[in-house]
This record gives sequence, structure tokens and C-alpha cells, in this order.
Amino acid sequence: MNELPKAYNPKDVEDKWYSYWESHNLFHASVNKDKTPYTVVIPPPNITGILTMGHVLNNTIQDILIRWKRMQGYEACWIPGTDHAGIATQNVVEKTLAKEGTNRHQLGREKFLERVWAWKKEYGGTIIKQLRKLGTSCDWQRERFTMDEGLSNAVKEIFIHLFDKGLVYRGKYIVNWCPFHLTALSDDEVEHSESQGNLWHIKYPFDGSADFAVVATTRPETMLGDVAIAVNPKDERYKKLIGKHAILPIVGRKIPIIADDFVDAEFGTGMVKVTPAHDQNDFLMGQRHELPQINIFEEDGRLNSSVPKQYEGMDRFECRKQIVKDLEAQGLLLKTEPHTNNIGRCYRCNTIIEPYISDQWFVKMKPLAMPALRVVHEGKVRFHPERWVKVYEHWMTNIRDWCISRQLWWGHRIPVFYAPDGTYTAARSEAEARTKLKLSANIALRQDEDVLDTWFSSWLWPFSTLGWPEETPQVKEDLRYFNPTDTLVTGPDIIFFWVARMIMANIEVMKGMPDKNGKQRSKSEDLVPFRDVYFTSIIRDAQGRKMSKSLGNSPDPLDVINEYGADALRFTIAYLSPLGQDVLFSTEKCELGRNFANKIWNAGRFLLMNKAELAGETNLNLDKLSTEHLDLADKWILSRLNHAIRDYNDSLNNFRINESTKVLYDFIWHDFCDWYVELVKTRFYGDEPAEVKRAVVQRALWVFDRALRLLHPHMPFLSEELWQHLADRNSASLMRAEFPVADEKLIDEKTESDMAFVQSVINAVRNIRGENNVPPSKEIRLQVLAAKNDRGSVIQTYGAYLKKLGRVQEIESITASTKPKLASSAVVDGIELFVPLEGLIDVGAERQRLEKEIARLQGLVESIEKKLSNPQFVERAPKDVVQKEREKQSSFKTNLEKLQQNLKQLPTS
RNA sequence: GGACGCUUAGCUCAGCUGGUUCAGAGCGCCGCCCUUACAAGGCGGAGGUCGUAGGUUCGAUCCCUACAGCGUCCA
Repeated sequence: MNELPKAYNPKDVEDKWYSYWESHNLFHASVNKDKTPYTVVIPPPNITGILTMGHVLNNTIQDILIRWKRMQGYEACWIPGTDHAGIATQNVVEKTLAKEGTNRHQLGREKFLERVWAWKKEYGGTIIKQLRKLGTSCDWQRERFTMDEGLSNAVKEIFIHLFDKGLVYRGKYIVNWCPFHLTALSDDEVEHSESQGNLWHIKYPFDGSADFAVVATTRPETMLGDVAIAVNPKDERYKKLIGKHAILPIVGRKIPIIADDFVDAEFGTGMVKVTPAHDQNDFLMGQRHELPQINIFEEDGRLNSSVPKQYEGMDRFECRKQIVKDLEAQGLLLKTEPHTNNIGRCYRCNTIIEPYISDQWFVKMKPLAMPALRVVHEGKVRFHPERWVKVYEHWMTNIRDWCISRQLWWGHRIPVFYAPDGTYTAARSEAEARTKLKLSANIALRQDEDVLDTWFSSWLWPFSTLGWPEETPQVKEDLRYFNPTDTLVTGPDIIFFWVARMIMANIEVMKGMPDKNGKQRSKSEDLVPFRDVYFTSIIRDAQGRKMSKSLGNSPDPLDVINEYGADALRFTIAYLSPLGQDVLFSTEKCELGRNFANKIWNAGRFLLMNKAELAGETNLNLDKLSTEHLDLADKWILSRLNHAIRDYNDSLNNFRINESTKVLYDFIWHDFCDWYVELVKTRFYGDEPAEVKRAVVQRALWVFDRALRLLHPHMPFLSEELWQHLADRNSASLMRAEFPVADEKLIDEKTESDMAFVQSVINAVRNIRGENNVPPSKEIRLQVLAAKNDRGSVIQTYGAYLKKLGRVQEIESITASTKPKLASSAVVDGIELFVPLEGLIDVGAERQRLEKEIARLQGLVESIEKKLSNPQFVERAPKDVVQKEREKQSSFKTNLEKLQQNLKQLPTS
């Protein structure tokens, strides 16, 4: 066989294995009654997006989970797909049109949508292609898009369902309006931030009096739409003014002074202007007092014709400046004080949101929220980390209705049809609408122009991707089998946008769905979309700043993969990602994963070289562990391996991704490479019979095979490549190999403690060498003064290990009377070790070394002394704790005394 | 203003249910080494009174309270 290259080169293997897996259909899952399903739906990335580090983290975690479960024998199904991203996509295409000197209005709706679809076809799959580079084992046959036919039907269906149930309604309300995108946004699409502004105090003269009211406002331009002044009814200062009128400056409108509890007497002067068309609170106040609504803005934020001529057409912020100037000129501006206010901005374009009255569609959320809150309280949906439950709870109990209409073209058109007389209904088609409205066939209906919020399609994702609302046998079976899905991996930033709403939709739609055996479930049972939600960390740069395009601090994952390999990136990001904490990432950190990959590669390379050497062409069967000629190192590595398996499975079961990563790292690098491979060399190169050597190499390969299985979910490419090299796999793939199960019988404390002793002796010898600066080339002898315990025999038996790993040429037993005079020494478990170093030893350095160790032991002895001399400790602490302390005490004391003797023996130079 | 999280070695962070030589890892740093898998490596070493002040407990990095600093979300 060919020898492996000296360093691991990811480029040689990644694409090769990805296409192998895909062409062998290994990612596909289908209903299999003999297996338990394990399902994950991908958070669908935007078609406009490219792969970011956030996606890398998120999808690495999903792939780890899905590969792990798949190997464990679950029918593991990971459903991928993309999101049509209404605003973002429309934007991209509009920008292209602008470059061509045209716009969507010139093009018309139909032509424009053709352009968007064309764009989608060409660029919309970018992120999906990029995901493959990461090694994601998605079932690509199930890939969906929120605008494909099936999902569009799902959107229609749920809209009609909610409309008929009275949970979707239309109304004229204040909404968050983006003057750039010319559309309404939901509350969640508005991002609030503090900004430095002013509080302007403006005089409003009373009608027929020289006196005036003073109102304070942060938005003086909206006074053009004022219809009242409000005070708190309990405010003694203004009681007598209620019912009187003032003259609105500049406009000259006569407006009433009203009383409303909402007014905060502490704010400003305690008198506020009321602009029902441009402020949420004023809107509600206006309704209570039946005030008119005067809309002063065009959709793009310029002033409209309902204001005095000189302001018409002005931008809202220009107008603000002008109004302030004009008020000042008229002596109506009393003062201007700095004021910090909270400004809402569009989450897509950062434009300041305008509260704007318009006709919009809403979903009544309270009835949907109640069961969705219940399932989280009942633990049917669990959050990891759990603290997000509180955030969820708070939002769900204070939930507001969801504005779902958008004044865009790219999206699902609202399935509502209007009759000439103004009546309307929701329906699958115009014909159906006519039937519902009881109209004759010759009456033409008009469909609503608006489209739905993108999230109105993504909240259906856990069941729409499985084919709902189609009713074919295939879809029915898939839905029963794969829904509820198991784990959702997503960012906490979309807990309201998406997670909460999916829970609502699933409960609402899946009501009464038969279970996977076809058994009808009760209508009162809440069917959740997923059982566990893992909230990922947010990826930041090394300085802790959020990744952003404008800062340019966001590495391109494809560059990182190119430089370090996909496995290295996956491993590093998983290693850095604790549950619920942010991740500070920088590209160089991938050295961790790359170095680890290279280490594993070389361990494999070493084993394969020896396999060729010791077993030749013999086909070593790696299915079964050979238990012939087991020695301490073998038993030890089996014990460690099973520890690692247990810890790995435990950590993933508890969603501790970074911990599972550390288990792999420590076991493979430290236990396997640093110790086991080194120990095994003594047998490979020793003088045992060939048949023994074959057994040893078989076992080492077997252990390595299990290590690769453990590693596969984290590092799929590297593990597959090496696994294929270990034995003839007959076109099998590691992807579908059985995941290791911990064998508790092989976890052996005695073996581990014996081995720990051997390691301690080796460490002691290495320490002597290192501290005395004895280079590896210098030969040293080890003299052992054994106490009467079984440690002595361990040294006897495993002398070869000490020689190899401690680089000792010769080991001899001595007695108290033959202790060397000039030697470096150490004590391990009461066994005294001497390394005679005549001519090499720096006595001063050796004294220092011993003194340091003595001081350390003295510290330990003293602290235990203190504990044991405290009668309350001895009385109240559990017996075994006290007993352990006593044992520690005596062992420390023995070692301490011996060290002190040896120190005394050293000549004082 | 409310809720939540964080503060441990020079840097980035583990440390899960209070007691195991519990004070750890990686990087960086210092010394030795190209030892027949790996210099992307091996071996050894230095570095921290676990944010501050109290409390609970026989015992606190860990539990409680207050405070400070940082961060996130909501209003």
C-alpha cells in the first residue's frame, strides 16, 4: 500500500468524500418503521446571503448532531432549504434595475417578478453550495424554498384557516413604516437604539388669550398634524385648562385641551401635543377621545399636501429644522434641551422608522400564544440554555398582534379577494372567493396587492417542508414520522421572529395529527414542532465586536476552509462554542483544529506503516477487538476509550458541544497519541513473537477505528479518509458505521491507577532530565528503592515502558543502604527514584528542585492538618471524605520525609 | 427603568450536583530536543489569594446578598 503523505492535506480528500457520500445517497432519509426518526430542520438561510461564520457555527452543530444520531442507528433526517427574504431580495433586484436606469414600477409587477425569479435561479443557491463545502449531511432531495409551490400553498392554507377562524384581520392602524422600503414592518423588524436628540419646548397660545401652553416634544415637525393638547387629569396645575382650546402655531388650527391618564405629568412640562396619525400612543389617545387623524407624510417621509404650502414636499428631517427655525422666529420656541431618545430603525436599511397609519393585515396573537407558552412550561419544548425560557415567557405574555402585510411585490400575495361592493374574503382562488361571498360568476374580484411577511412562511417550516398541506399518502406518512422534529439549532436573536411562531403554528396546524404508527391523537394534545431548541452563540471578532460587513471583520468561511480545511474549521468553531456564551473568533484560531487534524493524520500514518510492517498483506479484521496478549497499556487505553465514549455521548445528550470536542481532543491527542502510541512502540520494536505483534497492531488499529467513529461527527472528512485506509471497507462508509457504545466492563479503576503510577514515574524522570537540562542524547540510569507495596512490581513488570518513555538505559533495584550519594531524586507513591548524575548534576539546581517540591508537599500537609485538627470537620463531614483526607495526609507525609532525607544527603556545595 | 448573562494565568476560555493533588486547557512566554507518525511536533518549566465586600457551611471558584465593571434583550 502507498504510504500516506507526511502532512494532512484537506484538499485531497474533502470534495472526494462529499461527492462519494452524496452519490451513494447516504444523506437521504425516508420513513423506516424499524428505526426511530431523528429530525432537524435547517434554519433556512436567505437566498441573498452568503455563508458567514454564524452559519458555520450553526450548521456545524446541526451536522454534529445529525451524524452522531445517524451512526447511532436513528433514521436521521436533516431538511435543508432557503428563505425568499422579501425585503432583502427585492432590494437586490431593484438595485440591479437602478443600474439599468429603470425601476420596478416601469417594469410592472409581472415582469419584475420574472426578474426576481431569474435572479433567484442564478444566485439563490450560492449559500447552499457553500454549505456543502462545510460537509453538511443534509438530505438534499428534500431541499425546499419558501416560495416554491408547496410552501406557497401552505401559506395560503394557513392564511385562509386563520382568516376563517377570525384570527387574521384587516384594519387601519399605526404601523412601523420604513420610508425607504415603502412598506410596513412588524414590531420585531424594528431595531431600537439610543440617540442624542433634543426636547423642544414650544408655546401654544390659548384661544383668545395672551397666555400660552408649553408642550415639550422630540419631534416638532409632527406638530403640523397635531389635533389636541393633553394633560394628566390629576395634574393640579392644568385642571382648569381642560376643555379650553389653543391655537396650533404656524398652522393656526384650533385644538382642544384634553385630559388623559396616559400623560406623564413628570415628562417635560406635563403637557403634550397629540398627533394621532404619527405616534402609537397618540393614536390610542385619539381613539379614546374621538380625535381626527391628520396624516402629514407621504410614504417616503416627505410632507404631504395637508400641511401649509411652504412645507409641502420637504423631507421630514429638513422640515424639523425649518419648523424649529420658524418657531424661533415667531418667538414660540421657549427652550431647547438635550434629550436622549430611543429611535427605531429598519433592521434592513437602518432608516428611521415612521409610525404611519395605513391599512394592514394582522394576526391576533393572544389565542395562539397561550398554548405555545404552555408547551414550554410543560417541558414539551426545552430550551438550551434554559434561561431563554424567561425571555420567551415575557414576550409571550405581552404579545402584540403581528402585522403581516408588506407593501412589496416579492413574496406570497395575500389570498384575499375584494368584491366591487367592498366585501372581501380569503380564498384559494377567485372562484372560491366568489362562492364564499355568494357572488355570481360574472363579477370580477380584485386580489389584495400586498404580500405577506417572509416570516409568515417560515413559521410553517417544520411541517411545510414535509409536504403539508398536500394529502398524498407519502406526505401523510412523512408528516407523521418526522414531525415533531427533534432539535432546532438557531440563534437567540430570532427567538420571537421564528422560534415562538413555529411553536404556535405547529400546535395550531398539527392538531389531531395521527402519530407515527397511524394512531389518532387527541385534538387537545399540543403537538410541538421540535423538542429541543439549542440557542447558538453569537460569533464576534477577537475584540468582541459583532461581525459586520462595514467593519470588514467577518472572515469568509470559504477562505478559512481553503486555508485550514473544513474539518479544522468545524472542530475549532465547536471547540470555541460554549452553551450560551458568545464566541470570539479569529481565523488563526483554526490552527487548533488544523494541528489536531494533522496529529490524527500522523497517528494513522504511524499505525498504517506498522500494519504494513507487522501484518503485511494479512487482512486484519477490525470488527472485533482482539483480547490476546493484553498488557497494562492495552487495558488502560480500552478503559480510557470507553471513558471517552461515555463522556462524549453524555456531553452531546446534554447539548454541551464544546465539551464533546474537548473529550475528543484529550482522548485522541493525550491518551492515544502521547501515551498509548508511545507505549505500543516498545512492543512493535521489542522482541516479542510476530504473532503477538500482530495482535498488538490489530488492537491499536481497532482502538483507532473506534476513535475515528467518535471523531466522525466533528471531523467527517478526515475520519472517513483514514477509516477507509485502515481496512478494506467494501464500499461501506464511516458515515453509516455503528457509533461506539461505552462498555462499562472495560472501564477499570485499578488499571487506570496502575497506569497513572507508571505515568507519574515517567513524569518524574522527565522532570529530572528537564530541570537538570540533560539532553535526550545523554544516557541515564534509574535506581529504584521500592517500598513494600505493589508499586514495586509494577515497575518491574513495565520497565520497558519506563525505559522507552523516560529515555532510561537501565533500571536497577537498590536498598536503603545502597542509595547513591550524588543523584537527582523523586518520590512517587512512596517509591524512591534516583538518577545518578555524577558530573552532570548541578547540585544547587537539584537542591532547589527538591526544596520546591518539599514546599509544595508541606503546603498540602499543612492544609490537611488544619482540616483534620478541626473537630467539627471530623464530626460533620461525611466519613469517606474524612477517611480520604487521612489517607492523603499519610501519603504526603511519607513522600515528604523521604524527600527531606534525600535533600540532606546532597552535598552542600 | 426592567430582565438576563459575564468577570478565573499575559490573551481566549473550561471548570456541570460545594470535598478527587481543584485551581485547569489552548495560545503566547522561557529552557532542552529535527528521539525511526507528526517542528502543524516532542519533553520540561514559569505565570492566577478565581471582580470587590459580606453571608451560609465543618468546608466556597462553585450557593445567597450587596456593590463595581462589561455585554445582550425588552420598555
